[in-house]
Amino acid sequence: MAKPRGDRRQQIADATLKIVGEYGVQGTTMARVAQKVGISGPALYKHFANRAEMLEAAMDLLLERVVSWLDSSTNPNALERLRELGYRHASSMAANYEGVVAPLFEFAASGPRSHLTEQMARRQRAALQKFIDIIAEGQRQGTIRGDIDIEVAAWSLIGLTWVENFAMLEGLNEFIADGTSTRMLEGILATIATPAAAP
Amino acid sequence: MAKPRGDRRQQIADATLKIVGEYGVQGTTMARVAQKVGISGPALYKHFANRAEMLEAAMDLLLERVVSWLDSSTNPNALERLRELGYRHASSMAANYEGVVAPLFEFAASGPRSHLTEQMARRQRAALQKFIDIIAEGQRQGTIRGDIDIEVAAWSLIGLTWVENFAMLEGLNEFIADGTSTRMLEGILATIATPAAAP
Amino acid sequence: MAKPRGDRRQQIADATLKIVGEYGVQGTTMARVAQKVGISGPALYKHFANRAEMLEAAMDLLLERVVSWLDSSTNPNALERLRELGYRHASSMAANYEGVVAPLFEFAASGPRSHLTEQMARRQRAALQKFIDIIAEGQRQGTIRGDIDIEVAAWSLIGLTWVENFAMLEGLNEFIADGTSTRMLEGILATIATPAAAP
Amino acid sequence: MAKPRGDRRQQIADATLKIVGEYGVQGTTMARVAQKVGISGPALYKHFANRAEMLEAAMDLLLERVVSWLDSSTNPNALERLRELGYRHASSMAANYEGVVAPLFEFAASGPRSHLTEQMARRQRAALQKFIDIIAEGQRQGTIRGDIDIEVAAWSLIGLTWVENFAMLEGLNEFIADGTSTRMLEGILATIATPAAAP
DNA sequence: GATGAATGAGCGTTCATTCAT
DNA sequence: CATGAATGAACGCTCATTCAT
Repeated sequence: MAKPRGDRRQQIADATLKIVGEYGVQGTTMARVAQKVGISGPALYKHFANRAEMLEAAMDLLLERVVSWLDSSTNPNALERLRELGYRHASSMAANYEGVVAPLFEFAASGPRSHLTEQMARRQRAALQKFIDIIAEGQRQGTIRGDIDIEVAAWSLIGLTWVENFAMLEGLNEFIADGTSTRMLEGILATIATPAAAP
Repeated sequence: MAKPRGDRRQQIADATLKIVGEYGVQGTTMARVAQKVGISGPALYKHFANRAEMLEAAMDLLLERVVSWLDSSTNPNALERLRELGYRHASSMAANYEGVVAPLFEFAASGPRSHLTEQMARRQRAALQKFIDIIAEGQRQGTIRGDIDIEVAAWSLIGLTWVENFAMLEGLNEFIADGTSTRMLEGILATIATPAAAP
Repeated sequence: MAKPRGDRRQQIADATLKIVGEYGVQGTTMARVAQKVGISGPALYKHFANRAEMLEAAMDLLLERVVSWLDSSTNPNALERLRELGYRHASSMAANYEGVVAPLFEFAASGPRSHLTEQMARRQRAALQKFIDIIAEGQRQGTIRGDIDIEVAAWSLIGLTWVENFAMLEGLNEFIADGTSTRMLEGILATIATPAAAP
Repeated sequence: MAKPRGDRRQQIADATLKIVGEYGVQGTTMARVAQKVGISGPALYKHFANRAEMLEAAMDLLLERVVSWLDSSTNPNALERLRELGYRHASSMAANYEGVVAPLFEFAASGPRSHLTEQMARRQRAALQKFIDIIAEGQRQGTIRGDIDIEVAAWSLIGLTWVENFAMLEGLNEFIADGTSTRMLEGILATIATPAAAP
């Protein structure tokens, strides 16, 4: 009946993440997580010292997933890499709704009262830097124009993923379903691409 | 000493909104609201049937404020109206953080478990439509190009306000402070404006 | 169903005191007190901010009772006053077991981990001083010898009450029942009384 | 690495006793004892069937120590033996605070809800009898007067040790430090000694 | 002997809500 | 309109104890 230590921790962190997505950070009670895992409430304390540590583990898992998305494209062409990231985000959102999109927002909205926001901000900045690096790489490769406002471009792209998340969260599914978000992505890419890189 | 009925309701709704921004929807307890208003606990039930209705009133107040922002510009030139809206959003965010930005996000993130999300979505769609209407008006006026993807344009503009909100919420203040968001707004407007409309 | 404020507080403090005597400070749970009072657990929080304050009120009540015992004799003859106090203590112990003797010990034994011990010590010192004062008064009246060790006398008398309490607590009832404690009191008084004061 | 059985039991009992002195009987949790011993929780059940038996073993150890104090003087002169016991108690209290004085009180105050009180009472009666025997021996030796109230004398002496304990527990250290308790002991001994036994 | 995982009971406390005044 | 008293549900967490390894 007892699971090996590492497994349980991971399993609990995953369950926690889903509960956060479903009920918010404040609604993530020990009882709810325990029930999802299939163990009794106090059993959680064998794996985490307290609720805060459990939430932290859940967020680590979440950010790990975000990072793995950022690293998911290995296309040597930087411009294409941006495109792939954009498409991958849009297409994977539905599948990752429970485990990534929803909890991501809940953590972001959990407010400055929890220390979680700070860590979120740190990671967001890292993601932004990643986009900036890719754009710079594209400029060196000659597929991205050298005269663009790099920061505006990076914020446009990362902002797009936020807006996709936000739209989905609010049930404004037409944004993705109608292809609007895709056309928006292509619009941004068209603005920054060199004429040579255009299809 | 007793306030006229309408006033009290409004006062409670306002207090509720601030508490929502500060503590989240779930953290908005009757006790906290009551204390902020200066009355005592159960007295709230003289004005609202229950917590849900109180939250609803708070959200109505919030959306009313959003709408008043949408209607804040009366510039006859549609393109300029869009620009004004954008600038006004960026500049008023700091002042309206407690009363608009923060609670807006908290409501959005309050999840499908409350019925609040649906209403939020309805209003967001209305806002979107408003932008679409303004753009169409601009096209008739000849300041906005006729060949653009109207929906992409509207989503870009409304998405920008979301990203501004989100950035501020997460403490990524550089997005607004460094002028990145402003340049992004001008970039979007430049894309949709006719050559004639350019300065 | 709801009682006036002051009454309830007193009633709860009294119940708390009895529970302390019966189950110890640590065993004094909110649930037990609530059940004794006949209300539900959380209702206690309408009268006390938390468990600590409730215990403090109980101790105040206890010390008030001890003080009222110390002031119970008004005999102008100091020596007789000491005798009366001694007799009154022995005879009232059984009746006051639940409400005074038992909780007194539990508070004393509650250890330095609670702040209660300090307050107990302060009161004990006050009680000791009271005895010293009475003895000095007796010396002025000529009923108590001037050459005695006042502090030893005071500690002997107050110690006797402690020993009576302790004996009762441990079920060594013969100490009081057989008259041993009374003979011990008379022995102490005989040692300090002047020949003139002897019967 | 594994200790011989008896040792571990003794080691656990000793740890338990100290924890009792520090946190009270109710505060003596399996986890605390286990941590002090350096083993882990459930391992205690290899040595004791349950918490109650563990506490009983701790109390046995305590009473053993008390008895060894009672037998610590071998002076053939009974009066001197009483004096030595008294002095030894006062002087050893500080050193034995953790291991004897504090737990003794905690056990005594643990109330009739545990069966510990009864056993305590039995032992106290035995201690009392020991004092009575010594006094009787002194009477035969001619150092203690034959006309005294033996029980009052025995209770006075044993009561003094209780008061010393109590005073120390409550932080009324002046009782011992100022020599009051010593003078009180000498006073009692002076009352029961024959003129021939006086120095 | 000893451990890690697990459990049911219980604890102090908070919260939305009701009701008599 | 407003309050103080009260309640049932729930929450985060601790504890004695069991059990498979």
